[in-house]
Amino acid sequence: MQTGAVTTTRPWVLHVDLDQFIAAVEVLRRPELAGRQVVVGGRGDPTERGVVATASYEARELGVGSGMPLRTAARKAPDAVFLPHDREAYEAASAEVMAVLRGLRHPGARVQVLGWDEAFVGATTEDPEALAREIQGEVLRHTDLRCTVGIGDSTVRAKNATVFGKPGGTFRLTRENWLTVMGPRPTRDLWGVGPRVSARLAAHDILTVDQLAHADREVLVQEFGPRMGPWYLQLGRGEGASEVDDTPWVARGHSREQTFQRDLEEPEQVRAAVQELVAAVLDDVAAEGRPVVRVTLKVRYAPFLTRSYGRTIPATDDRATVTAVALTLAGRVDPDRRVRLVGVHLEMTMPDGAREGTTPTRSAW
DNA sequence: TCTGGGGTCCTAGGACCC
DNA sequence: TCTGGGGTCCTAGGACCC
Repeated sequence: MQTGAVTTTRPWVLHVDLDQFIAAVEVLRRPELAGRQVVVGGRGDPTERGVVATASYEARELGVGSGMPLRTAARKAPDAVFLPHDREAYEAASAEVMAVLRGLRHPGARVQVLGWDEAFVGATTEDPEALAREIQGEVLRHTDLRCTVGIGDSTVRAKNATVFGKPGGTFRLTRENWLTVMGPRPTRDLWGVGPRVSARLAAHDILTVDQLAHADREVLVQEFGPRMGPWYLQLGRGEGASEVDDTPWVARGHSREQTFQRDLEEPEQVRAAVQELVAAVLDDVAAEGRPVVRVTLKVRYAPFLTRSYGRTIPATDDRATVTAVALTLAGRVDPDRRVRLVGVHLEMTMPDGAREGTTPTRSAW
């Protein structure tokens, strides 16, 4: 047995999370925006339908948050600078950050990308905080972007640790301090528990992380099913993969959605929108070189009723076939309702050896 | 003035087959 | 005069994440 005086080398999971990523990228290319209220979202016009993707800390102080309608944000922060969402710019900045992480000289370091602005880094070390600070330094030096690093003995704990390190710091959550730190908190604070699930848990008198960690497995299985029930129990305990999975990610599908500034009233307009969207998604699919096996059409009728219409088809990479299926599905759109949003999703065949997603959180991206 | 756009996975129920 | 049981596929919907 080793005692506390002896340092031990063991595997750690680090969750690297860029601070206000999108707003930070915008400020980098427009330095005059530093320190100002910046809101990024939609086409950058706060009078249009659209929502906030990211707000700078200055704008957040006025109550602006992501997911909020742009018009609401404009009311709360009338002096804010509104910028359009620029996907390509964020993808480029993200690629630079991920390249820095992959270039870490730490032996055995592995990188699992979770999204534009976050990744798990797995490494064996006796001092994870030192490694975290090294990561922060390297990312800042190469990209001028700051990040927070959550440290854990599982992916779940590392991810949940990050919030306590914001902004720019580090925090460690392990089996030893998990229930001390997270136990008293509401289940909603867990990564993977949203408003619906926390409400269903509350109906069983499970309000806190501690109560979830000690909940009856059978009750959870009854409520959430054979997979999700045990998964929520694990979440409550902070358990999850202890290894970072760096298998290259393969997309399951691609989609495009469009919200109309004015609701569509004519079926012909819907057909035209579907045709345009399916062409765009087919371009993404063609870039992957894998055939389509399922076509799904999503429709939001005004005001907020969403319907989906889908069809599984024999694997094909023929654009005309896929387009025809999408237009057939468009024929099921209710002609008596106004249409606010149309989306087309194409699912592709999966190659052998692709990473298997086993939980919502692990496969988040 | 109400809620973007891009993803993933799970569940329930019906159809169908043996 | 009777409809069991298991398995798979398909579809729609729900939930969550960034």
